[in-house]
Amino acid sequence: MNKTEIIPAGLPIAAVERDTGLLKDTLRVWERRYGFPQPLRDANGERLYPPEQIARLRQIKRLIDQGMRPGKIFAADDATLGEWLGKEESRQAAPAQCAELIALLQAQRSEELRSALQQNLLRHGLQRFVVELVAPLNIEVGLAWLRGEITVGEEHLYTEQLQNVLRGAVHALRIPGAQPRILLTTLPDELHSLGLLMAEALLVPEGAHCTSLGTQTPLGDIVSTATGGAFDIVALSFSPHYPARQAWAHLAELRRLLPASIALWAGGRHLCERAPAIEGLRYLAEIDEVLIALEAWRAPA
Amino acid sequence: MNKTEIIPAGLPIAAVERDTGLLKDTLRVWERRYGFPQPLRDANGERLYPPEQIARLRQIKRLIDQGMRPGKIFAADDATLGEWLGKEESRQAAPAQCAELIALLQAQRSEELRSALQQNLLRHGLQRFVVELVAPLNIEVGLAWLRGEITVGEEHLYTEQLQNVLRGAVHALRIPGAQPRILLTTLPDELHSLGLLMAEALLVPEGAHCTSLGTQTPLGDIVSTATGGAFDIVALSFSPHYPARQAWAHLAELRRLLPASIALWAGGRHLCERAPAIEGLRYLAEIDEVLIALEAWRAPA
DNA sequence: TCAACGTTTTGTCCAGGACAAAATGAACAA
DNA sequence: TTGTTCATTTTGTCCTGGACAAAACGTTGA
Repeated sequence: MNKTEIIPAGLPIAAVERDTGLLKDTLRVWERRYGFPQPLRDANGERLYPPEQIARLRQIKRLIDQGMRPGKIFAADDATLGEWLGKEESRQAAPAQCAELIALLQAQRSEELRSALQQNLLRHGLQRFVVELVAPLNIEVGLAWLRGEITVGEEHLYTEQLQNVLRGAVHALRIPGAQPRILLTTLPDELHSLGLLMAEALLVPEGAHCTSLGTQTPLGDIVSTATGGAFDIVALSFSPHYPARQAWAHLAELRRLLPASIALWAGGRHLCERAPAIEGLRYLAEIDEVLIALEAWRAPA
Repeated sequence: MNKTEIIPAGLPIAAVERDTGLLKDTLRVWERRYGFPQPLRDANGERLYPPEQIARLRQIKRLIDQGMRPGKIFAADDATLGEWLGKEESRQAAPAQCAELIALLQAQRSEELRSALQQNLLRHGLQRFVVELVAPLNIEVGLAWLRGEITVGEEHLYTEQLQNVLRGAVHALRIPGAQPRILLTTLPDELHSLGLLMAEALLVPEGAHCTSLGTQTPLGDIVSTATGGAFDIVALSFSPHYPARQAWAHLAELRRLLPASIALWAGGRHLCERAPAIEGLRYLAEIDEVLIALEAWRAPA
């Protein structure tokens, strides 16, 4: 007597919130204002979102995270929307490894995923591992989510395993008393710690001393730790989700509060376009630019 | 020109949702029905929850997770409520180490936390580490959250670091071809993976072969993997949050689907009280009972 | 190029109603 | 006692449609 497997016409609103990261309130107000999404209704009048609409919501979410506004997105037709999204995909070909790793992720084989990452790390060394595998893999994982090939939970599993591997490697390479002294963290409302860890993984092998404050450090704490701890550089990481304008404002404030002797770096591709130039603030679009920045910092000294 | 630091009369509803894990809808309907919480209002008529009310909400959440119902909780006075909560606290004295580790957590010193855990692991060995430090520490971390001493984010940081350490240790100890073969996982809607990892950490040193499917495995997949992979035991983990009745129902179903030759274990203290006895299903109240269960499994063979 | 200012867009909050799923308790049978 | 069935209560989540502040935009003027 098997439970009859009901093929659902769609997912309820709570599931869509989990899948897309869009709040229920937002989903409802979009429906009211823009006429999309337009979910089916179950017998009780509750929304049921068909898979196609959820897929499109993921695309819209992605564009909004890139700074585009709903008004424009909803006004655009399918072709235009595809074009906007297409840019990212064609940036560069993903390494062959990526597909295998994502397959492991889809199968929830976390242990094998970890081993595979670890192996690649040992084969190529920490820095090449980060630049040549992890950076493109991050993009591929994001795209896989966009296509609905992996869930949010699996994405989370990925960052977790990757952090394990990176932390272990960074820890083993750490040298006490190295120079320069770099303070890594993120601002409040920014939870993404992966960027920090990747930067650390590139910097520590170059003989830099890195201290990570973790995520969500208030401005005041950054300033007091940086000055009190005799740091040479403060490096902040911003995920694509972080509103660029807010980032710029906070960075200007932070630059004002820090003594001029301490350098300030800001990582995050989306910050670099149309960014206001600030004296004594260096933007890093790609992860490997931290190495260039480090070299530049060392040159005059 | 410092930004004037406004001392807030309370937190907005979205912040309370993050802090307590109670949905905005739930907070509002409780206010309507039970008259609690009764937040202040800002100039715009929006709710502002004072810290005392948030503290009480945390307590209420804790009791609900333990299976108590809102009706009873809201009817009780302060003394009764404190009594209900007190039971847990007095269960046993926490190891001295705990306080230091929680202090590291509060300071967001994730790297030091990891090192401290790693050291303790090396000093006492994996099994004692899990039973004597991790298990009580988990409880202490939960209580610290209850007291508002650590945030949800910090709690998350804790599990992350702990998982790093445990995974590394388990990985190093793994022996191919060991017996018995144990399949570890959780049911859908259950995200807590820490219990699985702790069980694995106790079982692997005993020469068991453990495979973890991660969290949220559908019943059918558990059955097919267990039978197809020639497993001897299926072990499921349930966090306190998981509704006990649902767990029992699913376990009965799973027991029905699995061949009798495969043992079934269910870990989670709250499942054990008033649990329906099911032939061929073993409940594990405390983490260290997996060792007893393993011994018992081996005895007749 | 930049600053200032009015307008539009947009996410989140609110009230109060509704209902299904879960839990309880009562009645009854083994 | 133990277990089963069924009506009743409890409880979380969803609904509609309105409102508003903060953010983004675009225009003007230096």
